[in-house]
Amino acid sequence: MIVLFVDFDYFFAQVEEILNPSLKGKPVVVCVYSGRTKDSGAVATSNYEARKLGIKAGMPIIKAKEIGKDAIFLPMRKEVYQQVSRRVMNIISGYGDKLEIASIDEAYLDITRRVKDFDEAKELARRLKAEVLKKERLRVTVGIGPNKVVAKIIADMNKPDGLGIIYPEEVKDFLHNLDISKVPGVGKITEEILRKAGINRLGDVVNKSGELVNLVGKSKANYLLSLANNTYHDPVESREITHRGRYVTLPENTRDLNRILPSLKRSIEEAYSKVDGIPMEIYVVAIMEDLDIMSKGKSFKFGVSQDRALSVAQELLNKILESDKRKLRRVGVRLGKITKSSTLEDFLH
DNA sequence: TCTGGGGTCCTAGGACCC
DNA sequence: TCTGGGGTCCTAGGACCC
Repeated sequence: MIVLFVDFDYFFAQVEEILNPSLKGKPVVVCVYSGRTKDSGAVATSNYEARKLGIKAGMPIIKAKEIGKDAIFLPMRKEVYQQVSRRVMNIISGYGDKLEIASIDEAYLDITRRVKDFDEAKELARRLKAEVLKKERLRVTVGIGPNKVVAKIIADMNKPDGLGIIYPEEVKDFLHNLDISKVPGVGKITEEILRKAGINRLGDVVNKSGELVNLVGKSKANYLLSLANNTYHDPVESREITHRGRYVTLPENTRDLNRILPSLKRSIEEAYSKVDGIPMEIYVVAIMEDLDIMSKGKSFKFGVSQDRALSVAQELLNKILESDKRKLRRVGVRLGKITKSSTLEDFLH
């Protein structure tokens, strides 16, 4: 298998640069404003000039402004980036047989049948990068490997505007010596668990295979072991979005239904406008004042109309408020099991 | 410093059934 | 006093990713 992973460099900020070239060379910060106060919200992404100053994704806007007074702060324009993303994905898809879109700015491509070896794969990647640059003026980083995970890791190590490749004969050493924090799926919590058990490199899991399930659970243990033993062969497969959510920050932290319901209603309307079909699962998601996340949901044997969803969501919200004393900071709704039709009316007839 | 708004997959207990 | 062995579905929450 030969897999190519494509990562769009600092995507949202790069699109803003493309649309307004005078931004190039300056620190650019794309922000999600929550609307609470003038500068409340968080950084979605920043270009490399801003990263040099220390402005990174997830950082509060207030703090980013402190450390980068002269940086350019722009509001996120998701629809614009989504359109660019669709066009770029379309170009990429022409270079392989299967495209797996992992997010708005990442995709895996199976090129096994398009090239005879890894050197040809490298040539193909160069052409892909050149076409994306020429047609969309967008710079991307490409990783090439014998499976999805290796391709992603080597892309991460070659950002920005890079091309990284791991040849089949290099894979075993590469994976064995890889620091566990570099493995996709190993976050802060798993990293700490593994380090405490003396596992610092991916190769270390092989000797600890007995205790691994107890440390990280069956599925993550199998995942890490298959990687380390180089038997990981997850196929590149196109994916459908399974859930659609919409969440909004409340004007202030509260438990007052009169202040929560308008936001909940808006979330439902906007979530429904995003789905092509009718959901059979409704969840209310509440982010509490301390940013802890709670959710209550309900699934149905039939599709739930938007009107019905509003009353279902109110019941679920009440359950949350009954089961917890904290104030809510954000609230939203998540729709799942989206089918084409089949509402309650269809179900009864 | 005071914290957006999306997503995915997995776990675990209880209900329920054979 | 001892009381099987599965299986699936539902629900809530955890960890991770961008």
